[in-house]
Amino acid sequence: MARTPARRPTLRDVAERAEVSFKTVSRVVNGEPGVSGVVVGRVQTAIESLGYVPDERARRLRQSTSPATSIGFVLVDVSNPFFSAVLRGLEDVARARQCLVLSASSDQDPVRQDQLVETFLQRRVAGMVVVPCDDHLGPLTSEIIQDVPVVYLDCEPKEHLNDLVRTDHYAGARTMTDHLLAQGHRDIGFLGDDPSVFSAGLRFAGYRDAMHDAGAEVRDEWVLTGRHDQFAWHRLVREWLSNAPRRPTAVVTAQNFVTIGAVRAVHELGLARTLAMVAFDEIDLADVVQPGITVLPQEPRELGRRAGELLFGRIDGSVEPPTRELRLSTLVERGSGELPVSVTSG
Amino acid sequence: MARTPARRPTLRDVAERAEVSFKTVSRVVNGEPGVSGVVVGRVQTAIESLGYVPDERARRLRQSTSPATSIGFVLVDVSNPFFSAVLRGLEDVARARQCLVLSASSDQDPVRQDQLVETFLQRRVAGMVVVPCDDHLGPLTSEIIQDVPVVYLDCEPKEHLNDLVRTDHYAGARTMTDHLLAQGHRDIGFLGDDPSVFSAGLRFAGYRDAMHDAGAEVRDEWVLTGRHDQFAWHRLVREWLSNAPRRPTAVVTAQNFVTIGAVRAVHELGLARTLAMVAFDEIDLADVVQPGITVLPQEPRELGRRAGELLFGRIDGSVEPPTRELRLSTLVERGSGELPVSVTSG
DNA sequence: CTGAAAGCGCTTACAG
DNA sequence: CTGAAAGCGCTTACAG
Repeated sequence: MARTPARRPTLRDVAERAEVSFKTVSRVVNGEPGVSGVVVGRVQTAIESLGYVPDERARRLRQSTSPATSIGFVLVDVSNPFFSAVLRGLEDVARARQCLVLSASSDQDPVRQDQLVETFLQRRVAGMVVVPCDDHLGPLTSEIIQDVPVVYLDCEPKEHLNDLVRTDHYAGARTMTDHLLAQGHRDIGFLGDDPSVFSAGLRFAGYRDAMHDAGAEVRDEWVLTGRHDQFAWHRLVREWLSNAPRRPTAVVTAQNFVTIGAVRAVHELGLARTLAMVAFDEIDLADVVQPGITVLPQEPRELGRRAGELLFGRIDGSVEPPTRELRLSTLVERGSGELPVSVTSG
Repeated sequence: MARTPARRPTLRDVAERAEVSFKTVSRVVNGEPGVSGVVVGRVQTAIESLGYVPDERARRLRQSTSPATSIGFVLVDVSNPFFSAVLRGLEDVARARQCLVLSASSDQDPVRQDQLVETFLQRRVAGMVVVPCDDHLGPLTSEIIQDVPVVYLDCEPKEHLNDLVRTDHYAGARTMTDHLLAQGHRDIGFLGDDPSVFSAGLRFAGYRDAMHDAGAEVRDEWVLTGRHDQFAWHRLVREWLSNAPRRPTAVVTAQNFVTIGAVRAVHELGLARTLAMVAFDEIDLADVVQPGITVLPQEPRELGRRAGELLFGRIDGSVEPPTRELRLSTLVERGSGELPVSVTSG
């Protein structure tokens, strides 16, 4: 069973019904002056009875100097609360300018990322915010991006210059590791996303450098990385903690899904008061779990807002040198990061 | 400081560079046959050197019978993990059809919802998924929606018929309440979103009816509702539990933010093993908190997928009678919902 | 106050 | 295999 999709009414249909020229209808639709009250009324009646809705695409086609009507956002995965909060922040800024946000998930696939960038260009977005997977930038560095402004978020490609907003991943991870070192821990593990991902790489570097500077050893078997969801992390951490010939006394978890999986495993194994933990990203109920999880929160919504402000600055024509905005919140101590070195652990 | 936004290259620019007619360029861009290999190569070189990207809007303007290129999603708030997971499910389905999802948050404001519906119509989306705030439907019932298919998600307007996918809020809340009643609880409170919101209203009704059927009293002072974030819920529940002349022995929390705030308050006041709790929606770390939080999870990503499947079915021309798909997961018992009636509580 | 013409960047339908 | 014409639904620029 199928139905023929009816053609939507156009300016001409309305004009015919109202017995005026279609240019007059255009005037009424756009609230332009120079139409008598009687005619306005007649046109409006016709619009309503026909259910006329102007075609945005046709409208923008002829207009060259019109305000931005949509921006794009290439993120990693909307179902990750970090990114959905960023999206909300971006939406906040866009909404104030009557602008729509087109967003889609790359799943950290460079091919998909390229497709999305090109799709957004085809839609003629006024600009875009991109979370670049890695140093692969595809169309973002090529001729095709032209004068469409781009703001990088969360990740920062090596070679390419654009406005950038992100958390200071490196400093954050150092702070987290230093915090554990200050409690006397030397045997500190690291659990995080694949280091080939820019943000994850920096977080690992922060951990590693903090360890080196303190003269503490980074042992390969205490570094767990990869791209996993919270359930895979749970299994991974459980097996790791169960089978390790020697366990660290503390761990740094470098991302929200990692933390959720790790916390679950640690609690299952009854190690919650034995294995110290400091986590990147805020997590729901992190303060209710016993002990509370010490976290270095990010401010995702604020990141999204700032990215939006920078982007619209460019759209409005700013030619300032690229801004590089690194943000860092302060550590929230809740207990898990302040556990002393446990004798039973080593 | 400002810069003149450069005009993007068009088919004609490419044609000039490649020394062919613009129609030939169009053929190459669309991979149509009937162009000699030499010419194809020349055109492709010109496309790349100019950074030509076809204008999607212009393309669709003339095409009447082209596949869906975008669908709309009016949700309540992307930063709510429930909705962002739904969005991801919808994106999964849309992506397989090379289709973009335009989404925006209504914040449960009917005026904003109407604006979004109209904005999507202006963009000529092939269809949309809508979480209708309340019985206000605005353009959704009027002439202007025309033949643009709509699928309702999460909420279900009284009067208006469309495909619908949602959790069975009523049955879910009954199940939750019955579970507490089965443990011997009679004094059961309800904490939830404003009942004027469709889903919240149904959840309250499920609670109320379960109570009535069991001959248990619904006391006004044990019903807390309103539109709050998790922090406001935390304060509200803390004050309520602190000042209540008589506390219930159990509560039903009817939404994720409510639960997070309530759990925090309950733990702060040392009531976690005294006040039984069953919660709507899955929450991170709900299994790690002590006692674990008994929840009735939803399957947001699956809801999004199903909504997408129904929507594309309509877009493809289905004229079947509207589908009404209610889903219900089973209760996950973790401890908080299995606490016995506490003598210290009443 | 109102309208006829040209054009936005493309596709469709037709011609050579 | 290639191209000139007409048209998609609008806006701009000009005329009365």
